[in-house]
Amino acid sequence: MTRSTQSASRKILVTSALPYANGSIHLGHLVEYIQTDIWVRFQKMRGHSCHYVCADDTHGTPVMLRAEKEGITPEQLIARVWQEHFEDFSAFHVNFDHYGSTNSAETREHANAIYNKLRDANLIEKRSIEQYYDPVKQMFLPDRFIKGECPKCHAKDQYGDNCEVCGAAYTTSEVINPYSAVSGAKPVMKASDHYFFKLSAPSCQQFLQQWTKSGTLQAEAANKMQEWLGEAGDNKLTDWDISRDAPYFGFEIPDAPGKYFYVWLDAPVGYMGSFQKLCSAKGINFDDYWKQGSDAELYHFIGKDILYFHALFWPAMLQHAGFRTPTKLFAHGFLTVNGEKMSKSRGTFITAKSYVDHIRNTEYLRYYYASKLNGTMEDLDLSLEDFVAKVNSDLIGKYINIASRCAGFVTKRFNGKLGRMSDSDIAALRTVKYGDALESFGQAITKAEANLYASAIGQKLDGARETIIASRIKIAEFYEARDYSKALRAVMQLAEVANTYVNHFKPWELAKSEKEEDLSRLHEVCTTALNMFKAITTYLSPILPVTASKVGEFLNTDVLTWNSLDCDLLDHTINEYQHLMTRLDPKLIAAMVDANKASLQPAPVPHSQQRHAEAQQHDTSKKENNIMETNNYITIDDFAKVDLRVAKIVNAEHVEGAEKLLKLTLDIGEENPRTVFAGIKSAYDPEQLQGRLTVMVANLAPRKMKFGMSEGMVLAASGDAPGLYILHPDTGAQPGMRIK
RNA sequence: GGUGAUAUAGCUCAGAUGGUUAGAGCACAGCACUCAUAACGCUGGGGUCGGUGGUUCAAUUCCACCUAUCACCA
Repeated sequence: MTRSTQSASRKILVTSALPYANGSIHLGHLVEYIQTDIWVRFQKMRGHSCHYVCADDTHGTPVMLRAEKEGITPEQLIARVWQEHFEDFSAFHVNFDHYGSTNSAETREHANAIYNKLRDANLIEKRSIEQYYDPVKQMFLPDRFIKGECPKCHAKDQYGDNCEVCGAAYTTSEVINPYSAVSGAKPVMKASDHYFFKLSAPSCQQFLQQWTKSGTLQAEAANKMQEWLGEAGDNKLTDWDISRDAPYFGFEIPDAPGKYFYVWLDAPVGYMGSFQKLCSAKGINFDDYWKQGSDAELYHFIGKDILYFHALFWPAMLQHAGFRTPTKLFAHGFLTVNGEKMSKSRGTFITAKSYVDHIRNTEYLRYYYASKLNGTMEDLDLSLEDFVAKVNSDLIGKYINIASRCAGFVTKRFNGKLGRMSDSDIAALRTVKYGDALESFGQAITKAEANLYASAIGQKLDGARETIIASRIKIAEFYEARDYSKALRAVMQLAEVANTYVNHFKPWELAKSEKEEDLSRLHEVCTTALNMFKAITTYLSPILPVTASKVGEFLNTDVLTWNSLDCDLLDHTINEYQHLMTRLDPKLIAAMVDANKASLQPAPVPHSQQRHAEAQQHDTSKKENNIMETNNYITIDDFAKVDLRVAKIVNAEHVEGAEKLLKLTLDIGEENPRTVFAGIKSAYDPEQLQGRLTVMVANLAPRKMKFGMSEGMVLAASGDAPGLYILHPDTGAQPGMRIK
């Protein structure tokens, strides 16, 4: 019995994390969806029952405020974003069985049901908490929507939970002179009842201690959890605040009018809601997959940034609401581009749409990501130069070329019909199809066969070569373990074997011969090579679904499943070859990067995969400052107090030990240049700053900082979108000029 | 500040429970080939395995410290 068929069909439910309905899909997101899609396609191809669901994550303050800003309803906003997301995913061939929305009746029902179960189990507690309230906007303000002066270093305009200048963490109540990032108003403390999920309850702690160590998490993730959970009995977990006060876009809590589920409560429930929709459409039994003790497998693909929610809150909710918990969580790392965070200034913050507009072929990216993915939480780097090289040499040069160099002969000389294979050809083909590991399930390529092939191509299959040659089993295991990079390494070895085979028998020479036996040999060689090509295509099909389907048309067969590796195309008519894939022109990459370059200056984007509300709040919390709504007018005299000067950055350097600061030396026409520490390290490399002009506040009281005296401040803009931008005067401005 | 991960050829990455000349693909050079949208084959150059100390008969592999990058500290 082969490994590939021994286990009866598995029942598998797979999810990818829900993208937040407040932003476009970009290359960072796509790592996860492509990773998941490849895995799902692999499972389906193996004959398992596998459902892949996802949805837009639609609730929360950021969506609410953004809709308001655009003058539309949240429902209108999320409908529009849903369409965009769906189109982006389709373009990258991410093939969801259902793509839904958390703002659905199904999700609401499940969220309510889970909440009710938790409440009945005494795991919900109502508690009054004091929180900042924006009297102008009439809403409670999440930490991130509070800004003010850092209690440690007294930097102005810091977020309510930590300081970007000194890195200190604190609570909003410690912030000096807080103001609302929404309206600019001074917030007031106000009490309100909140609902908590009692994670601190012994049953939760015990359950999570055990669950996180039970093999559901990657080793690295389990260690991380250990950090958060502490040792058994440590009780490090605190209760989780799951409610938010109106106004809030979300689901109202059933027995608590005016209170809404915090977006992170219903986001993972969206997995269930989306699946429920699929069940209704396809007649699948929902409970088969979600009831406690279900024999179905449940996998969540997520980014490492949202492990906390998926490894603690989510399983605890499920467990105590009487559902099954996930079989495994598959966390992946972040995407970097050219070794750095994606950056608008460098043009490496690339949206899915922009990629499609410029490059068109999305399988290139699928292939590249696959070649780098390995099933761990390590970050993945998209090196644009490497991307071009890999696509062109691996895919076109090595793989596509096999078909391209043989197809012509079949069409021209044999009327488009494949023939038979000799014994040594069969051995060679089997080497490509199965590799040496066939031995382990009894269909071994025998030594004799291997040697036949080896001598046929005039090479010895030494140990190294044998171990290099991949097998169906190994490739399947690599796919199963999400170690696509190893799978591809193996597959590309097969492509090399195929090319070596062709090269050895030189069909182009056979074609010139008048001899009948040479012609017949030509037929055999092309037949064999194209069957090798078919096998390799089969291995690649989870990664390259479109190409695989084109190959199917070319070879005039729709049999490209895992088990179809066993059947060869003999005496079989194929279609005329049309080029399956073209080389990737580096100019397209350059154009794409150019088009994505923000017109203004640097600003790496905070991490790409942050697709959920919590993280999104960080990005969007700066919000519009509706200054006009408040009465914060100043007079011209007030403004005149601020001495703004054009400053030339004569030097910029990293500050040892500081995470966010750069040390700037600024020339404003004075005898001695000023030293200013600026919290802009996240957005700028020191080298890029040197020699540039910017704007500084020259009469700001000097402040002693941990790293030295700061004699002013530079001005930088930040807004809705992530990023930080220092100011830059128009050409002609000279250092020292006053701005008024 | 604390914790963790990563640091191997020009590029992207493997790998070694410490032990003879550290690997692959790409890129590069030479040779060869011409079926293939110049693709394929062979050969070769190229690394003090981030730095400094330590343990050891022996370290790139273990330990300590340092540096850089990234993440987490809810």
